[in-house]
Amino acid sequence: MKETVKNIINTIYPISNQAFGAIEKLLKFETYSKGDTFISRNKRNEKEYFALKGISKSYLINPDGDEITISFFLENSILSLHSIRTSNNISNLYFKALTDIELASINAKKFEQLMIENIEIRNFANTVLQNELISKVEKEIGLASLSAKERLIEFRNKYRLLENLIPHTDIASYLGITNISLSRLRKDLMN
Amino acid sequence: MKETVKNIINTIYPISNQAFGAIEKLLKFETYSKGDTFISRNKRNEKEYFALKGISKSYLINPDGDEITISFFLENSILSLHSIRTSNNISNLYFKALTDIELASINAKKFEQLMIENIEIRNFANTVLQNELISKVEKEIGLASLSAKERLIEFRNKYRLLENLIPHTDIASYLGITNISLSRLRKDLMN
DNA sequence: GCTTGCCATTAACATTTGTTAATAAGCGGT
DNA sequence: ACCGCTTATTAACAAATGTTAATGGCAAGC
Repeated sequence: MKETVKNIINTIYPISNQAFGAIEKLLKFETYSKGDTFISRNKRNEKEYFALKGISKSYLINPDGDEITISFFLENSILSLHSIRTSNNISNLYFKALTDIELASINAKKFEQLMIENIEIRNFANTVLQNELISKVEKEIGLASLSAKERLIEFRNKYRLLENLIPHTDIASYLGITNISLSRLRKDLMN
Repeated sequence: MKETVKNIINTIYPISNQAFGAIEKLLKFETYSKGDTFISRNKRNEKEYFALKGISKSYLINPDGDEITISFFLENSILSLHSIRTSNNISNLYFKALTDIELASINAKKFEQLMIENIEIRNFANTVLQNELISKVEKEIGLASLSAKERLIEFRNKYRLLENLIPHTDIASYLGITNISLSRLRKDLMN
């Protein structure tokens, strides 16, 4: 499991074994079942997470009570950074397991300290931050300037297998359309 | 002008005079004319900015050649953080002056060093980061779950005076609609 | 004062997307 | 294997938004 974390990090920004050692010592492991909301909006959260197994999403609930998907998180990736998803250690988003999942976690405060002390870890974290922000801007552009059909095509390129693994309702709200529209577009794109 | 920068900072996250002194020493001042693109995508940029006067926008250009507005920046605020808008000191976005503008700037590398050395400045910067990210998520939610009319109403609440100061084309692309649709919604909301 | 160019509005029509409701299909638990 | 629940599809219609094109207003420069 620790090896998996190391691979995740090195895929994003390779760091030395010494630098990884400092992280490794702080790792904890957690599992959740499909459907579990493991981070709640307005609740305390003080962790950084590595996604080892399974699929999860971040989401919000709109005034109608519907879940609006913000992002998906696949295996072998970093869950949205603590600094991006919390304010004063209070979560701004919900996170839910869409399948059974395994996470590695690390105390965010301690991780921040590692960033300050160690330039490799700082560079790694900044790379993660960059990637996440670029992804957000890309999604923003998509929502602002593409048709729903084009957004679905982009989604398929970015998350090749997801469409067959998770409820379409989650995908539809991510794309900013209803699940009925998604169904129509799927049919349309079959030809 | 330096006093204005101090006020901007203190409105976001109050810092001591000593902490501000470290920033103050590094400030430079710049002015641009209405229509100037002062940061270009794929070009080098190594600065943090304070917006002292005037209005600007960040944008991208889509495959059709249209400018898509990402964000607006008002007087007495922080321009999008360097860490959010660049990768390896290369800008991911264009920035354009929508009126004549005055900016204060500071070298991003030096500012990052101040963040590492000084917890007040780090807290200030993290607050700015938080605010910007929350704003991005809010916009994302809006695009994904509100109608164009509702988005216009939200826009008017967030940027009260902007609608009468800048071209509607810029607002329309920010809202993810055509300027014709914007015109229709404006008429509709008059009743 | 006139012209030029840019931008906002309006109209007419086409297309996309939403809404409601009925049906079908898949899936988990017993 | 069956039942019951959730989710996906389809249809019919309504509403929202896009497209193209024509019109009008307004400000900058001559």
